[in-house]
Amino acid sequence: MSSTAHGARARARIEVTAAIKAEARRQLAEEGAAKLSLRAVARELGMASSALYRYFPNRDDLLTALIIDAYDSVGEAAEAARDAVADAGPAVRWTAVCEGVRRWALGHPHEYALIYGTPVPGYAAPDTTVPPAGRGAMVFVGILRDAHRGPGLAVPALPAGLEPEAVRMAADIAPDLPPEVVATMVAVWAQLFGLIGFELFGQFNRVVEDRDTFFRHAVGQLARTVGLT
Amino acid sequence: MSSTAHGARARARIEVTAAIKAEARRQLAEEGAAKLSLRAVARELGMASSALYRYFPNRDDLLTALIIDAYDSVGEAAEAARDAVADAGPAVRWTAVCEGVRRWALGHPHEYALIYGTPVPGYAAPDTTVPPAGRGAMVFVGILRDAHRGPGLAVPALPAGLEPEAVRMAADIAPDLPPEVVATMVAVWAQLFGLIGFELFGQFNRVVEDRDTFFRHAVGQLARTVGLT
DNA sequence: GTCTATAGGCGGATAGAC
DNA sequence: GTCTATCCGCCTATAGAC
Repeated sequence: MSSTAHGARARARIEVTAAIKAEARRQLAEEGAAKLSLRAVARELGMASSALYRYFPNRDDLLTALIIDAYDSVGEAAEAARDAVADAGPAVRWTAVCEGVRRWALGHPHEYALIYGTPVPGYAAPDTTVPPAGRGAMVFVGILRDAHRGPGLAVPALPAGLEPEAVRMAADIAPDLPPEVVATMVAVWAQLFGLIGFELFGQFNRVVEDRDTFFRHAVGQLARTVGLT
Repeated sequence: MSSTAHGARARARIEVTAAIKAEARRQLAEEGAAKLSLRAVARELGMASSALYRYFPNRDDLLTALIIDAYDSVGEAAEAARDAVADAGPAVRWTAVCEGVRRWALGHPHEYALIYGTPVPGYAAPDTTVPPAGRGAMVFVGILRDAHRGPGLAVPALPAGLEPEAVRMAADIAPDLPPEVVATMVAVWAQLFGLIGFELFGQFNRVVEDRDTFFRHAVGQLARTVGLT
């Protein structure tokens, strides 16, 4: 008898939680993560601020939920971009993923800022954010793995001093890939977000006009750096 | 008679202005730019909040002053890094500038965030910030110019579609350099801040350990991309 | 230029009724 | 789970005295 009641209650809880997150995301755009306010969310949702504490004990927990969602969202975008050209070679899949991440960022600028922008002062991300944070980069790993199995990957040279660090990184991230490839991939992954961040945060204003074309060029360079042709 | 009085008054004004900016910078570190508060600055300085309005009419003007200072600061760091190896070849000078920018960022994380991180919601940077913003990149331009005069620069290939945009960018930034070089330099400049931002904003936590070495490797790749050897 | 005082508004968080 | 009421702190910005 109470099982359906519990089911309904659980469903309602999920829906309200989703509504809170959606409104909070809307407010990210207007005021930024630093000023995310439970009270303002509650006001906009027509509920008492105290009621919100039943769903998120405090502001940081709400922030954590938004961060995890954002990482999952960009990870899904990367996976979808890869799958849309699943039959193509590694280089094509790789550039498609870069374009997909950029498209996601342009479409979700405030969620991008939440995860790749300035950290929120006073907020420390808990460990639960770590796995979703790696999801996007794992798409890169998969493509490089394919390329390495085939003939499509030129293993880049590595300065001698980086060898131990590269070995350590490879052991953590992709033990089946050459350390040189893993280390270079991590650097290129970071550089990709340099390009995206500059575009999104206004550094390209009055500098780069045709950004689609410019980005395609830059991504081609990154592909060559990582050993894909 | 009033000239010395005016001089003293002007000096005092400069000193108080500097104290306000210094305290505001300190608060950037604690609360972030979005929450920068004239009132808190005044409180910490032991003056009435209303007195502060004589120096900065509102929060945005204070923010603008801090932004311009930060751009000048990183620009000076880039110039100093270049001058410290003034007798070396372009490739060495170039990597020195990259290291110098990174060192500046690690030493001034909150000023870095102010100019290269998430834009402050509700704040629109006035045109007066544009010239200082370009100062750092101009150091790159100078080095590439030297390299191009000598034999030290391999002009990178450019996809046909980027040609018009590259020509436009070169006309704005460095008309005496090949458009291919200018377009690639802008991309590499952005990528440099991808590396620095990832390190500073925590994306390398649990991923990259020996960051000095890793950065040196990545910068070497960037040098090759831009055509320096 | 600096002060006090004030207007009008925001926020996080909790207690206790229903 | 939701509400009202409340505590206590924060903010921008201005008026008017000195």
